[in-house]
Amino acid sequence: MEDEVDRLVAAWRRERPDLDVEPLEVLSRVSRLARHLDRARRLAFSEHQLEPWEFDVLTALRRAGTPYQLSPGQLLTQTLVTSGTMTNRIDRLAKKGLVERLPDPSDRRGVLVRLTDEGRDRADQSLAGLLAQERAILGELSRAQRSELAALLRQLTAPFDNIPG
Amino acid sequence: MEDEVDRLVAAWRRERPDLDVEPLEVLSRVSRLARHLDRARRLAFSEHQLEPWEFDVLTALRRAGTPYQLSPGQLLTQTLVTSGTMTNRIDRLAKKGLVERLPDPSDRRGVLVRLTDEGRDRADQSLAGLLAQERAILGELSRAQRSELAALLRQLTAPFDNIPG
DNA sequence: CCACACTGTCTCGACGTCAAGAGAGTCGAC
DNA sequence: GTCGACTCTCTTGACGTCGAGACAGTGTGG
Repeated sequence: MEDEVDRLVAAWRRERPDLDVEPLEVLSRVSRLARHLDRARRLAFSEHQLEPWEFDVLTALRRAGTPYQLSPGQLLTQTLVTSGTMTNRIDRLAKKGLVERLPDPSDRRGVLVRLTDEGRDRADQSLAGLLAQERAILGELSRAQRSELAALLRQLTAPFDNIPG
Repeated sequence: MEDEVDRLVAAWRRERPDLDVEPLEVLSRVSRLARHLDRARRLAFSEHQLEPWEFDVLTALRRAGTPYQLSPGQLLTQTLVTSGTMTNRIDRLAKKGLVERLPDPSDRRGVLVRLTDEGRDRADQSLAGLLAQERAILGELSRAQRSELAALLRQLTAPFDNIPG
C-alpha cells in the first residue's frame, strides 16, 4: 500500500531528478509516523485525564523502581526536553499532587523528584492503555517483522543515545 | 549496541513483569528518533536561516511543481498541523516574502499559496543540506537495510495516511 | 430556487517549549 | 584552604502550536 511519503518521494524525483532523495524514504517516514503517534497517544491518554508529557514524566519515575525518584537531570535525558521545560513540568505535576520535590541529601544543588502514591497509580493505569493502543497499530506486522524493525531502528538511535548530543 | 529504549524496556520488565511491553521496542524508538531528528534538522537549517516549519511548508510547495502553488488545506495534510497553525505559518512566510496568497479563481472561499522566486531558491538550497545530513545519519545502514526499513515503516504509516484520521 | 449541511480558511486565547543565562554548590589542582 | 572550572536547577521572555469556534461560500435534495 502506498503512503504519503511514496507520493512525496515521487514528486521530488519529478521536480529534482538531479538529487538522490532516497534518505527520505526512511527518515521522513520516521518523522511523520511519530507525529501520527503523538496524536493517537493524546487521544488514548485523554481517557485517563493525562497529557502525553505527564505520562512521559510519571512513567520515567515509575520505571526507576522504589522509591520512585529521579533527579531532574535524569528526567531530561529520558524525555529529551530542555531543563526549563522540565522545571515547568515538575511544577505542574507537583501542583496536581502526582509528584513531590525533595532536597537531594548528597548534593545540595540537587533535587529529587518522587512519585506520590496517586502518581504511581496513574502511571500504571495509563501504561496498560498505551500498550493496548500500540499493539493495535503494530497489528500490521508479524512478530518477526516487529523484531526486525526494532533492530534496524536501534542502529539509528544508538549513536544519539550514546554519544550525547 | 544498546540504546535508551533497551534500558527502558529492561526497566519495565523488572518493574512490571506482568505486562508485555514488546510494542515499545518499535514505537518508543520511533518517537525518540523523531525527536533526535528534529534537533538535528534545527541545527542543519540554522545555516540557511530557516526554521524546520518553514522548510516543511516551502518544500511542500516546491514539490508541487510549477506554478508552485497549493491551497492551505492541501498543505495541512502534508505537514500534519492544524488549520490555525497553517494560517499563522503562511502569514509569517508571506511577511518574509517567501510565499504569497492569491485568491482561488474557482472557489471564492479558497486561497492559493504560491512560492516566490526567493522562496523557491531557499527550498532548493536547504533540501540539499538536509539530504546530506540524513545520509550521514543513515550511514549506519547498508543499502539493503535502508530499503528493508523503509518497507516496514510504510506498513505502519499507510493506514494513517490513507484512512484519514 | 431555497434550505441546509458541509467545506475551507481564519480568529482567538491558553498553553507548552525553547534558548540563554543566572545563581548556588561541588571538586580537583595547587 | 581556596581559586576556578564545572555541574545542576531554575528563571525569563519570545515563540509556535493547538482546539474551538466564527464566518463566508458551496452545492445538493426536495
